[in-house]
Amino acid sequence: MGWTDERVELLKKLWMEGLSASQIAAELGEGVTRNAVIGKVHRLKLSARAKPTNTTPRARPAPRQAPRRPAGPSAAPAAVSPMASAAKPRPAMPRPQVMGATALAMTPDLETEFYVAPATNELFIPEDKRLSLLQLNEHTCKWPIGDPLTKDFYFCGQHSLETGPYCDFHSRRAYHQLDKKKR
DNA sequence: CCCTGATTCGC
DNA sequence: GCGAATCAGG
Repeated sequence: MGWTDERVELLKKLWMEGLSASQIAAELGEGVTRNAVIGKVHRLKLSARAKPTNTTPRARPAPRQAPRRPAGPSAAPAAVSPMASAAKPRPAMPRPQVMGATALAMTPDLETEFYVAPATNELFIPEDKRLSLLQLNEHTCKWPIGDPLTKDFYFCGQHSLETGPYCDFHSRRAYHQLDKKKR
């Protein structure tokens, strides 16, 4: 579907409302990705959004080079999952900036639900599942637990992911810690 | 990992 | 003009 005047207007509106590109894309309907939205936004030259004190001198463009994209064989997506599991967690609403006296009561906010935290800070591994260093292999989670200097030291030992040395649980944890540090 | 916008470039 | 792929950052 192309960009009709209506769709463009809606895009502009939502963008200025402060909605994220992906949210706008979802709003516009199927066939519209967040990339499409962003691309259009740029073409319309409204990337500025609502910036009060613009102190962003456009960060370094960076010498982008040879992204190289394989000539698309035009693979048909076919399977479009509109809203498979309706459940679309949206922890933090972008908080539409209230400008002047534009729209007012247009925030349904029916998504006021409770978020049950995992509360599981650490996995409990049954003794018969615990592994010593020598028992590790390619498919065991190598997340260390306990004090290496003590007897109660062992490895998680859960089935590890193909993508890493840890199980699902510990893999996520490891990533979060490293990524945030930004090296 | 999730997510955000920014940019490039084949189409 | 379009938007997927990619980059850069949170």
